[in-house]
Amino acid sequence: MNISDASARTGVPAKTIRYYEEIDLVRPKRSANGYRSFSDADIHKLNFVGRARSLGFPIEQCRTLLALWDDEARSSAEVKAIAEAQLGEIDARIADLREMRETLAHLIGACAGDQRPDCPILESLGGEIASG
Amino acid sequence: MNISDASARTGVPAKTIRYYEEIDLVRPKRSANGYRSFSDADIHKLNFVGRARSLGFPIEQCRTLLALWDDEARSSAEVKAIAEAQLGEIDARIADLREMRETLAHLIGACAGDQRPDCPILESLGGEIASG
DNA sequence: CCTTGACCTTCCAGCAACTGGAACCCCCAT
DNA sequence: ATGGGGGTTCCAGTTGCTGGAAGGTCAAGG
Repeated sequence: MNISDASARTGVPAKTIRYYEEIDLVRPKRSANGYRSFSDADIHKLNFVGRARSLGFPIEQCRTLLALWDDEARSSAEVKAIAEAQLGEIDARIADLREMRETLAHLIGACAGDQRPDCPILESLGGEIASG
Repeated sequence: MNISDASARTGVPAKTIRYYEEIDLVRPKRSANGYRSFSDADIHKLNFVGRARSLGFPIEQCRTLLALWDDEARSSAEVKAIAEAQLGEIDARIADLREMRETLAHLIGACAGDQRPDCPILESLGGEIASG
């Protein structure tokens, strides 16, 4: 299977597949003409990585998860620990964003949004540190 | 005021201030010895950008907001529109993360996390597309 | 006067994870 | 042979910094 078929089957863009090969996430064979040739196992790996990425796992954790997937002697505890760490990352990012969101929503609510220049948003961004 | 004082006063790292100068966000004067010399207005700008960044505004929007801040003839509607766009971005990112979080939490809940290899997390990542 | 150390300067590299584009090869149909 | 739709490589750019090397500047101490 050539790269565009692999891409179609996995939803992973061809450019991204080449990148994954470059960083040794996948190792498709080559045909006589130099084209990449994807086996079912390669497709499976690409699907795996695509899904893991969509859950926000960084590449290095995808690599680790792939290795565990291949490892018949793994313990599910190892996998779970990685997933829990990732969940923690996501929760932290959500918390950050929520704080931003709240501040921003507050400022937006205070801004008239009309033709006048007075703007609590700019005042808050440019203001001195609250000094009574 | 030299760069380390400017950094201390604004909380923006010196490296970051140099970067901001490189991309023309700030334009501190230079002393005779070549050192950057920060005026109160420069400090103010750095504070502004620091706060805008902490609300997640990308650099280009910080630039626009700074220009509006300087523009006495601005309308608060312009500022509000930018802030609302940013709020939309944040909401979209939160929505993405929440979806990830939910899927991941579900998988984690289904995983025994013991010494056995059976793992719903890996099964979900590596599995075929649900086929009955 | 010389040294030490804390500043400051510039420039170059690298991070994450791709993405776009140029320049070129391959293969099949007409 | 020619046209089009594959494929290949390599280089550059994205966002927003961050680290580090090599070297200039300055104030204090001996």
